[in-house]
Amino acid sequence: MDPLPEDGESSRPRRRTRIQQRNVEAILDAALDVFSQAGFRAATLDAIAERAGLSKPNLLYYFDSKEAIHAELLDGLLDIWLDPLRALDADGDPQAQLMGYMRRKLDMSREMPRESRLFANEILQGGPRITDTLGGTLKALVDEKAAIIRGWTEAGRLAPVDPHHLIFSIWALTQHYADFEVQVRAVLGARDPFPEAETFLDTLYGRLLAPQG
Amino acid sequence: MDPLPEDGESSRPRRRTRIQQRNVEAILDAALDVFSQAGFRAATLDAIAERAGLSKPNLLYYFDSKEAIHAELLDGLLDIWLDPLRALDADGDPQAQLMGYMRRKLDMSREMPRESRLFANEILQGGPRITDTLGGTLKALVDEKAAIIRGWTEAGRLAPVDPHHLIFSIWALTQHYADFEVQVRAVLGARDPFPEAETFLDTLYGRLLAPQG
DNA sequence: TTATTGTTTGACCAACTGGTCAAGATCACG
DNA sequence: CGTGATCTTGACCAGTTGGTCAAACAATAA
Repeated sequence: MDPLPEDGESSRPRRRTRIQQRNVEAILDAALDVFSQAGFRAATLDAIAERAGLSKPNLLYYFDSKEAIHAELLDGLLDIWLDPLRALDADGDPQAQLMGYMRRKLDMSREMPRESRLFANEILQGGPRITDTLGGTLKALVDEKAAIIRGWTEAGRLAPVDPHHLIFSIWALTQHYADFEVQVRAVLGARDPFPEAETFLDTLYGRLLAPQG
Repeated sequence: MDPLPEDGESSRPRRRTRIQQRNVEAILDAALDVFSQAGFRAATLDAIAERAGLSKPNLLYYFDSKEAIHAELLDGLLDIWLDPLRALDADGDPQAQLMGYMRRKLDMSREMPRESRLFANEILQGGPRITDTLGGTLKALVDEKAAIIRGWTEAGRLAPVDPHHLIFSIWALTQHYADFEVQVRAVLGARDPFPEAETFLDTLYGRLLAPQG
């Protein structure tokens, strides 16, 4: 019998038994490991199954297909991933808001590097499974927040900057520490990148954003 | 007969016939397409062969294995990739040197996005085929240039910044426009990212690096 | 207990993948 | 031209991969 019968009405992911709860969680966690390190195509169900401590047919009892696992991961993540940007508040202090956004993104890179790499892999490969979201939800959100930033600049509360590229820069700089962690650590040796990164980014955005010259 | 007999003595890649010249080039170009978009494991010899206009056995007449093609690409690229950083000159004007480095990296993202993605894929997947280089050549080069930058700062010719993270920031910001091109373009719509990016990065590093406050 | 539902697995399959090989086609040069 | 070297390919192979299925096993409610 179908274990997770795509509940047509309610969108609650009601998990029926505690066995399902446990196994679905284990699968998604293992899949995050594997997909984020290998990308969709190079990831194998065998690898996910092994890491989850289940047999491959057992995986496919809980999820229809490899695609379905990947899709559930991406869906669940897109929301979390954009939350910090959603929190950018037009009524707050411009510099504090942007510094806070940057710091939250850096925190996510430190605490959720697998998620960061999952997205990076997806985008690198042309984002075939999220192009809709990119041109839809994401673009809308970025445009909205860019307008807020432009407002701040025009009010003289922020140094003049291209708002879109300011946002890109925050993505690039913070996610770099997760996506290119291997490289960063190889260059830094034993040093922990993150405290240094936070100091550096504070300086960088402090100097970039302070109004006046 | 072996087409490219690993010339033991001379390190010149002397290609004997023009057929070899043409086909090896076609293979490497096709392989760059495929590897940069899919990553090593997900790339297939069939895909490379098709794009190169050759049969799969014919590919393997010119290269011993899939690994060999990938290795030749990475080898050839690592040099080119680090050239802009090598060019950073201790005797030049600090700001001009760093701005020049940043612009050259941005140019490379615009003109060699496939190469950028090839590296990104490799690093994202843990860099199994270049860990030696990362902790060796790369770390040495970065440490050397970081020392130069520190010297400039201590001489008061540059605003105080962590040199390593300054270099990371240049990598992250410039390569972002190649590696995450799909996302950037989805958000910007029809606009061409690169001219805007150059202006933005000029502003950003101008404000970050200018000595004094 | 028993009937029902939920869970797990070994055996299996077709498609794909990297790679081999021997035979044939083509080229360069005396 | 002829001959040896270079180039190309169809057929093939073993290992991997996503996915199926029927049968066995476990949990649970009546």
